[in-house]
Amino acid sequence: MIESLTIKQVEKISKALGDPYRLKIMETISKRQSCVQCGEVLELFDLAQSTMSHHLKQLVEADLLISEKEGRNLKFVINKDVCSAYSKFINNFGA
Amino acid sequence: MIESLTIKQVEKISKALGDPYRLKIMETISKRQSCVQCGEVLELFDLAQSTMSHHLKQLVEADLLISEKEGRNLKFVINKDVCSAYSKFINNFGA
DNA sequence: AAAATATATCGAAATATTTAGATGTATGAA
DNA sequence: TTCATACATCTAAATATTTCGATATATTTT
Repeated sequence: MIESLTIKQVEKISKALGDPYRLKIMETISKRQSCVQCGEVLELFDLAQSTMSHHLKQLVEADLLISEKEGRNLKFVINKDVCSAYSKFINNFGA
Repeated sequence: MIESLTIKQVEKISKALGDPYRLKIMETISKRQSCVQCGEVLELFDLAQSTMSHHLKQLVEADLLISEKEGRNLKFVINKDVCSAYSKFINNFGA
């Protein structure tokens, strides 16, 4: 449940969130409540498949998204624990 | 008190937080409770003055820090409202 | 007014990120 | 097993960021 992030992780998460496409990907997946498939996300943006793959990888490597293979598809879910831990870390700056 | 951030602002804030020096600057200022002078921050890092100035500017432009001139010095305070608003925005991804 | 101090801006090099196209890999369908 | 689909990786170009040194500006001190 509770996650404690290192400053390196916070840096990586911040970097992952510092791009308009990746923020919109997070919003999209967030709004769908459940999982979203990679291809489905791709359709919403005017980006090459390889570019989208790269963005998703960064979000996964920052632990903001959890990915799961389902046959030849990939599904994503928001990592709530990490969002919450990051959120707390940042909020602490103003505490 | 309550701030509502646009996605552009969230992007800018994330970018500002996506650098090890800037994160450490935030931590340093946060821990001092009160204001911190520019020169004081500079001493803590092995960076040129112009580089530090650039980093601080990015944090101020992202509204994470509030700066105040005092004679020939500059003081910084954490913008709590923005930290809180950003924190909430991100936490919402996992809501 | 001149010198010293604190910070900002400019210019340029080094480095990192973003992006797309081409190709590779794994899975499922025919 | 061959073909199609979904995604990943590689390469390279375009763009952005980081950094420093030099210089500029503003303020305080002498």
